[in-house]
Amino acid sequence: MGQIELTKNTVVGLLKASSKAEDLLAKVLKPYEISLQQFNVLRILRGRKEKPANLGTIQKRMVHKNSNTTRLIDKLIEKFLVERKTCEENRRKIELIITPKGRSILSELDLVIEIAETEILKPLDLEEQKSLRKLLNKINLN
Amino acid sequence: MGQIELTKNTVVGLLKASSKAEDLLAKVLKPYEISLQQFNVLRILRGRKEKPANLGTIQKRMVHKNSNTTRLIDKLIEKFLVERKTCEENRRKIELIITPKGRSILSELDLVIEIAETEILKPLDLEEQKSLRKLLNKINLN
DNA sequence: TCATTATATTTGTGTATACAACTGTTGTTC
DNA sequence: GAACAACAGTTGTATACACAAATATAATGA
Repeated sequence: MGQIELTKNTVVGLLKASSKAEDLLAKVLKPYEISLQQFNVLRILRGRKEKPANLGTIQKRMVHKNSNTTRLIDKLIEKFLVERKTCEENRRKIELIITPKGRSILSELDLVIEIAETEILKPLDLEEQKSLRKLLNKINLN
Repeated sequence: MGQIELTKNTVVGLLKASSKAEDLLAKVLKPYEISLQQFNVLRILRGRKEKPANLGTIQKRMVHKNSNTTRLIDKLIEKFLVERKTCEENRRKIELIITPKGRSILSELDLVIEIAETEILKPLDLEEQKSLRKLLNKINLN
């Protein structure tokens, strides 16, 4: 197989594996009525401990850069999982913080997500997972 | 780092790499007003030479299983890139075939897609690409 | 200081996706 | 061969996403 075909197959393989993973993750989150994107935002907010995050910070860390973060967070606020207030030092910014209810639900979700993630990578042994992570990181840092 | 964190990081890395790839691919297709999904359907149809494909066949090969294939193909028909007729042997089925115009546009797209795919995998050398493809295939076959 | 530019977020609008319900056709069973 | 189930696509509808334009605030500079 030529270089071009290798590249094509690898990229298609990447898209397929990711699509499969997203489908499974979305499926296990469904009963909680939380989307994968919403889950990721909650995880980002929890990762900041008590320190609030603004929109830009979250967008930078999000998997899908192009989603509409304002409205995504509106949904989390409606469910009382996140709080928003304007930043007093710089009134253009907002401060987002995960609520106790958000933390509580997130800790439930951690379990089902962990199971799903393990399921996705089940065909790979430990060394293969390390190798895959290394290769993906190279792509992502670029 | 523990096993759980490795798994988590690997899956997140997978989603991020794929999202990045999709963003770039969509960007190069944008000027042609063809979405990544539409492009993939065209590629699938071309791969079948003169033999028509039905909807189910296409859905099985599509990257994103959950998209609405009927309406996706409606868009391609509106642009005269694909033709649809009902299958006479089994009138529940349809037969889809790529038009000469579809082939022509697709051969233009091949070039820009190839450049984008190469760009995505640029951080990896040949051996790393092979290794990545192998690991992704394991996940996809599962 | 007042106009200009840059930054941070929100909103408008068209398109795409997800999921379930529906239509039409074929296969099966009694 | 009529009733019922299975299959293949389509359509309705609510939600999500993409992209550009708009709003609001802060920083810069003549």
